[in-house]
Amino acid sequence: MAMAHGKRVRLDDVARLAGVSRSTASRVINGHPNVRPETRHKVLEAIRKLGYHPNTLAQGLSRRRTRIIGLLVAMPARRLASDQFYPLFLQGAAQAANRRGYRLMLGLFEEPAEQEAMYVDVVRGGYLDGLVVVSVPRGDPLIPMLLEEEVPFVLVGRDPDWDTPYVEGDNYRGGYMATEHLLRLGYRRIGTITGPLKLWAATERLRGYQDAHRDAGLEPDPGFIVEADFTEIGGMAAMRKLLEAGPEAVFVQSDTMAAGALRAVKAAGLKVPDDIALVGYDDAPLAELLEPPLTTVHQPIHMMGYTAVEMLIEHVERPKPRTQGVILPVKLVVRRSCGALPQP
Amino acid sequence: MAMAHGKRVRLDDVARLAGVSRSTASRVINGHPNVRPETRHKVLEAIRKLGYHPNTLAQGLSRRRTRIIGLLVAMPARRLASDQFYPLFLQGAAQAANRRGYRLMLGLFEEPAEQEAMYVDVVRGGYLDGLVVVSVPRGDPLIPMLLEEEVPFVLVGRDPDWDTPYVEGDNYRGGYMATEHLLRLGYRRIGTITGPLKLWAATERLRGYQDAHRDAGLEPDPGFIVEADFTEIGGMAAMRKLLEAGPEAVFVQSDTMAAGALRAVKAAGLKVPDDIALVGYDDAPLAELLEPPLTTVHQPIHMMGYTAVEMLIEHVERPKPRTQGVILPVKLVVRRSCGALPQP
DNA sequence: ACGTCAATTGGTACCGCTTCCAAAAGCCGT
DNA sequence: ACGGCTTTTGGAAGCGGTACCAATTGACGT
Repeated sequence: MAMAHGKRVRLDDVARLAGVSRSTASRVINGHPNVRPETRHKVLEAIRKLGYHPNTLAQGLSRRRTRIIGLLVAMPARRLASDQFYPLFLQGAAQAANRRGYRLMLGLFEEPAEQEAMYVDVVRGGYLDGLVVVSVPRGDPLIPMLLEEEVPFVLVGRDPDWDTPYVEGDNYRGGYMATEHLLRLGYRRIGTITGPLKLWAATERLRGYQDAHRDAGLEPDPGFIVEADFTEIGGMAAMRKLLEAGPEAVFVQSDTMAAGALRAVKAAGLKVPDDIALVGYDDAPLAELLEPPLTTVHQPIHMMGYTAVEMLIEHVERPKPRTQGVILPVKLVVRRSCGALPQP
Repeated sequence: MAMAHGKRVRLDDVARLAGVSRSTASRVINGHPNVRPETRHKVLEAIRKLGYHPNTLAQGLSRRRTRIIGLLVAMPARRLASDQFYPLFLQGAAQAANRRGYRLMLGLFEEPAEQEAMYVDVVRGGYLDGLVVVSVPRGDPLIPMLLEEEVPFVLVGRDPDWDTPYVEGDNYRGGYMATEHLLRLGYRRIGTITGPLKLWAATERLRGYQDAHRDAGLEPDPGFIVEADFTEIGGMAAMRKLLEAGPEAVFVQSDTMAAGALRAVKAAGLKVPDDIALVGYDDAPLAELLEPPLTTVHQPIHMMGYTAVEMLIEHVERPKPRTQGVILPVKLVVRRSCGALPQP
């Protein structure tokens, strides 16, 4: 670390060189208004000469603000690995943080114990200004804890049991649109593979699926609904199960699961979309690469990351912005897997 | 933040309640040996009662160690988005950090200016114990800066111009194996699509490709070598160009580019592997999902992340461990795109 | 009981910066 | 030139810990 060599320059050094007190030097650094231009200039000059950079830790300690926000992600390893949600989300989050001069502390956890450790160390230990929490399952004790501690935080993916700031894609609409699209194409026996139903997003997409049926005058058949876990393997297993019910089309709640489902369909010697039409969710980069390319519901993942961080920063900086929730629009991207487009 | 409410409990509170001095309380917390068991117990009890957690910033300030390490990633947006390297790498890195009680600070940058800002704020500002730097191009000024500042760091992907600790997959072997495999299958006109040649990894894989040719008594044809950028789009463009040379097989330096290449081949009305065989690199989750599934060189990405962090921590904690570099083994995963396996 | 030495414990000076408060300086009008 | 105000500046008390050093306590040998 820079700390390693003793020659670190401190604020005192700057003050001395500029011939002012430390207080004044500090004022200049923090853009305090009441400093004579001439003085300010002297200090700035000293800073430049010395190559001074404030010690963030010390600043944080006395300001009680660090400009670091935590990104808390509890996610099973296998899911994180294959899901393409992540890179995009992180990129958006990082972009927002960079723009506003914040840093991102990453907390990726597989085991709750580890998460607990970070929670304690970081939240109670006080070096985060706030937290962005990704995909907490319903009923997770984290949320009441955060509320209790009055830690500013934003959820990515709402928890309907708590009234907190959140960002999410319009899951209900997404589920509805995907299903409606299949119905319009004339399919009637439409199955669905959902994510873990303890995630609100999954239940909302499912609700959209069901309502689309009802609005078309059909009653959704529970036998066509299979719960999986947002992984490729899970999608494959779910599709195998679903095949027994003989669907004409399947709405899969993530592209990753759809990839698995697609493999299961092929393994069964069937063709997509001829024998079974498929619609995915996310519009991950992968979707376009599958054979056939996957019709899917596009989520603005990058923007979700950006927005979450942006919202959090607002919450941290303003007293009470009360921008409770943001629901970002999704859209259907039609490719070949649903059978709407001519096959080559 | 927990800081938000005034009721934060400090070390003094603990000391008072336990009826000892702050020094003693501190000793207990840091597991210092010379504390009478009885005293230790009183302090522990007080800590528990008060729900005390040390303030990380304050600790960091006086210890001059934070147990935070930075993960610096400079990567064009389009590449980050589609590349599956990331989630896996992060996961490995996070796992290592969690296990050793370190935190990860994420620095994702698209623009050098932003990177510079983080560099300054974080490295000179002194709240990182060290840095893991991912995929710096050759000649990047970052490395000499880090060396100059004596910041402990580990490179993911070596820079041959500097003698620094690094972790990487065995790129030369990977390139060699992939090419050798194609040669063994009888292909002679073998093209290759490389990553940016300012990345050492790309030049090494290329060298492997060339040496495999030479060892087979063939002279590699420069007309069969096309440089791309590790993105899908780039791979597609490169393949279009390569098609003009009429290769029988192509070794592509990343699965993501291979996906693009595959699309280009299909768009040209050709079949993989019948008309053109393909071998990728990385063994990303995506590889298995392509049609046909991609033969590829498997890199232990998760372990690269894990190892990089582990090495860095060693460097930070031990005086001079001098574990310079680690090269992790790669292996060839044969699937259908190379034509070695029976097509279904 | 007393000296000696090791094990414990307390006191206090930092770590490097912010910020409140009071002192000093500058500006005006008369 | 002087009183009254507003700016600018400096001083010093934190922020919450760590760690060095000295003081206190306890154990043990004689």
